[in-house]
Amino acid sequence: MRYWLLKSEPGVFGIDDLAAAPRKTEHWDGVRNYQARNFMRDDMRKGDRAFFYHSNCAQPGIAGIVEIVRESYPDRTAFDPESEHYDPRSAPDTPRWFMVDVKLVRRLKRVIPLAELKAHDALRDMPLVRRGNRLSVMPVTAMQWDTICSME
DNA sequence: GCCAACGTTGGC
DNA sequence: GCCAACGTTGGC
Repeated sequence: MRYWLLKSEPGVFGIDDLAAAPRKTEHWDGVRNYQARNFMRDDMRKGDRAFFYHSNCAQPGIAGIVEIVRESYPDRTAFDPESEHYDPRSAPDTPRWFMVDVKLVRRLKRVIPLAELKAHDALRDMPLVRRGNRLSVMPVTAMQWDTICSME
């Protein structure tokens, strides 16, 4: 099993939204970055776990843990001209963008703030805490995972 | 709201 | 294939 971190803006889709979804499960759509897509499409497996990270908000940080419950399949929002994630270069027979389904495992007891993650020596190699990083789907090592869980 | 950092686009 | 211009991300 691998570990991941998924970023989302809580104003768009936050952990409260996932908690309120049927079976606490939702598709993770809208990824439009190739590196992030490749991680999701090629390396994510059912049963993997991921941190749910809140970005671009008042309290950026890790809010919860989710499980990958469906492996990658075409992101249908790319086919929909009405969607803000529409991409005319992606077609159903030659999909360019993919999504997975995630299920909420649990919220953390508190949102672990980005500032604390940045301050922790064991986490300095995480893309998340590196300057200018914009990757929205990234792998997390077992050691980083355990470190973060211990900060809860 | 600002702006640095980054990825993508498109002319050449 | 280069690289300047542009749009987006996301912390602060």
